[in-house]
Amino acid sequence: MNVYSLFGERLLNCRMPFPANRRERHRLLRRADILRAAEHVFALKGYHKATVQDIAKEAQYATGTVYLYFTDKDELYMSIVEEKLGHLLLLVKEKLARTKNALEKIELIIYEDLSFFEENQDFFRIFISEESRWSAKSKFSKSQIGLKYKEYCTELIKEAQEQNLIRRDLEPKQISDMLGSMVTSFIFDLVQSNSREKIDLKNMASIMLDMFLNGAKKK
Amino acid sequence: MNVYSLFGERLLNCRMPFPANRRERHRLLRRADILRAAEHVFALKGYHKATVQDIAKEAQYATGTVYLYFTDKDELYMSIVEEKLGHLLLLVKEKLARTKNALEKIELIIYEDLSFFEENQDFFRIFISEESRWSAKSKFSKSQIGLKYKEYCTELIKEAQEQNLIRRDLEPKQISDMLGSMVTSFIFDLVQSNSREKIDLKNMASIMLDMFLNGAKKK
DNA sequence: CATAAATATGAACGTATATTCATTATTTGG
DNA sequence: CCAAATAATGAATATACGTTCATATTTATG
Repeated sequence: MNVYSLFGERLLNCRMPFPANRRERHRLLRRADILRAAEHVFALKGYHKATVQDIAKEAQYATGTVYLYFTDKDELYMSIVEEKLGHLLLLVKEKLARTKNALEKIELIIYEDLSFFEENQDFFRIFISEESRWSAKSKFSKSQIGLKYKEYCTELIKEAQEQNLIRRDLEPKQISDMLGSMVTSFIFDLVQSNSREKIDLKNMASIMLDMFLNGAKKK
Repeated sequence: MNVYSLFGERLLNCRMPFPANRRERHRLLRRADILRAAEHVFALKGYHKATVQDIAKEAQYATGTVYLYFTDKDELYMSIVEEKLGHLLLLVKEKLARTKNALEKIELIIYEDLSFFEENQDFFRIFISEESRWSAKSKFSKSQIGLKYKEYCTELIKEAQEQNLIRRDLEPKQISDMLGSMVTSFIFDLVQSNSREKIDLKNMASIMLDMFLNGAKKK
């Protein structure tokens, strides 16, 4: 699965106004082409070592062409992050709509995160390093949608607290950050150890939920 | 507290062979001077936007002088990481020697991490962004001592598992990474929210231990 | 098919900055 | 106090890379 190739589908699903003329549709396809290439190169080399020429070559375009679709390298970079996270957020909201139970929602979100990142390992490499570029103040302080996603998770925890399911001696944001970082660290392991054996994500999600809810202590 | 200023003390405490001649001692002091300045500038601007000139100016040396003490910018950077983490590792080993109880050790390590990073916020900013430079393969793949520190923590978890105190359905490394990332995410919050109110770290450490051992579920 | 509009090209430009090195200053030891 | 050794200097160099733009190619139109 790849967000850029799904772009068309998303348009067809009317989550976004469908471009009226063919020209605009073609434009979007070529944009997606470059995004795909950029994702690959960024993941391979990291933001700074990836040159715009590398990306253009990977996408089989000339250097200058990239600048017909993106104003600069930064915007190209952020576009990847926004599109991917936007897609994840959509996915998650869809799935979570199916249940009212707060704890079940949390398990679902763990599972969705795990599978999304398993299917988007390249992107994950980018995301990790983006997450931590906060020390250098760039003009794009942080992914807008990334923030939205975090807020959404925090909201879930808050609900669970209100339903008296989750401890209340910590702020929702703190708990949600901890959960998020637990999941992230696990995915990090997944991505680093390039073991080819498929992992049972459903099972893993339930173990992580258990760890999150009941802790690491042996009972 | 600052590792570079403590450098002398460490030498006096005979944790390292003491340089015989004054020349070498002076050399180390000036090296420490540059490290201190570099830490400050890196934390302020991030690795890439910090220029060697910035660092030299901050340390009140000429640009070229930096290169008399470090072979290049990368080595300068890694030296900071290695010295700081080396110091943390020493500290932690010292403190943990005082108890045999595995769970108490874990609480201590959480507490030591929290206070170390509270006292080294500048460094923490660097460390966070360094942690994730793994996607770009640099000649220094990763901090040697950082790895050692992680191994040490993993060893603790393994012990606790063997003593039947910690669940055994996850690898020691996975659990230790999760704990590490929980602590990290909390410190991240601390550093980001520049609230000036001092936090009760002892209390925080015990809450986090509780969260780690017993989970987030309301009992 | 011809012309115009839209796209694509990639060499060239400008900038930023890591690194070097010839020169100057400081320290050392006799 | 004076060479000789050591350290510091910072302007100059080299390189890398993001971005531009004059030119070429492709596509659309009538």
